Amino acid sequence: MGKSTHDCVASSGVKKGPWTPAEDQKLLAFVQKHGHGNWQSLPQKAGLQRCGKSCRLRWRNYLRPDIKRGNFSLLEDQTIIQLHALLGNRWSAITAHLPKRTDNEVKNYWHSRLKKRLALKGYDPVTHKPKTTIFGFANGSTDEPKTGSNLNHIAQWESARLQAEARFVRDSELHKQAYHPYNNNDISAASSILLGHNKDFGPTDQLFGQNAPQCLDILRAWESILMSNHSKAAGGQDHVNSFGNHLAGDFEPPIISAISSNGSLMDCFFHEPVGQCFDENYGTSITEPFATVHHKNNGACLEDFGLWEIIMQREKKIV
DNA sequence: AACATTTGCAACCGCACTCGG
DNA sequence: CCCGAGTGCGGTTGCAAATGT
Repeated sequence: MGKSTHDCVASSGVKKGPWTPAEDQKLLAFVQKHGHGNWQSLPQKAGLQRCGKSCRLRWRNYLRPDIKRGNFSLLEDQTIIQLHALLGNRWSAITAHLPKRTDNEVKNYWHSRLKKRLALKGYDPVTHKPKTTIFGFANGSTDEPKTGSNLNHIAQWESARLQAEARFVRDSELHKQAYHPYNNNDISAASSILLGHNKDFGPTDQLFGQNAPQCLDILRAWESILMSNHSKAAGGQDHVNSFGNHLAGDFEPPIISAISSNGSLMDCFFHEPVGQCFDENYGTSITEPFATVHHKNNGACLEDFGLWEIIMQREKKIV
């Protein structure tokens, strides 16, 4: 398939390869003045010897004013690893959680750095699980092979994850149809707003009024839980890098429940074992499960984690 | 210093999807 | 329902810079 008639290869006289500063300036000036509108017709209007697709890509990945460039922070590293474990190579979805980063940049960063880092630590960058032999032993470790109950447990996790993801997709679609305050071309921005990342748009309550979608930023939620748990265990210290050391030995995915102020219970979904985060100080790695918390009755995600009381349970015992 | 190899990243390619006529 | 235009997205490529021999 494909639309080869719209590809740069089919157009005669179009320039390819790296963009010059003069070309950048032309594109930037045109978009700032007129907006991009139709990318196909833009090059001619802007006086560029490029195809529309190339212009769009250049704008999207380089010239947009709201792009952050430079080194990735530790938190961004963790976010990418965790989301990659949950979402796979869905770079646009991952980038929606990384304000001002482009999917191309995140993708490149994964392939050039993070993937290798995971491999060095003995984790499969695809599955995010320790590399195992056909007998189920982790390479170079003394871990026991997976028992029947372990496999069953993993199957339950995976089932719950798939349910949660399906619901998340469904809810996203419903919300998009119901509110559609954004251009369809800017799903990233929409996601950022829903997740409260984009300060430029103000609180979601202001944006949506009474109809605000309930959506939980799973990363923030999980960090909150880890913070809370770790603070109790480590005398209130909450340095992010110390999580790994604390949790590496005996960490088990907690069961999370969320209850509202009026006492209604949320359904809870988990994904285990997903993100591997590296403790730069101690060279250890930890496994962090994801929790996607949905309203028991309407399936909506929690929007503001701070509004809800989170109960941590481990082995069915509230801590 | 010269050459080979590796790395990082911008840009390209082509498939899939949405939407309007 | 079909088709074509336009766009989104993920995989891949190509090249300059960095590093190794």
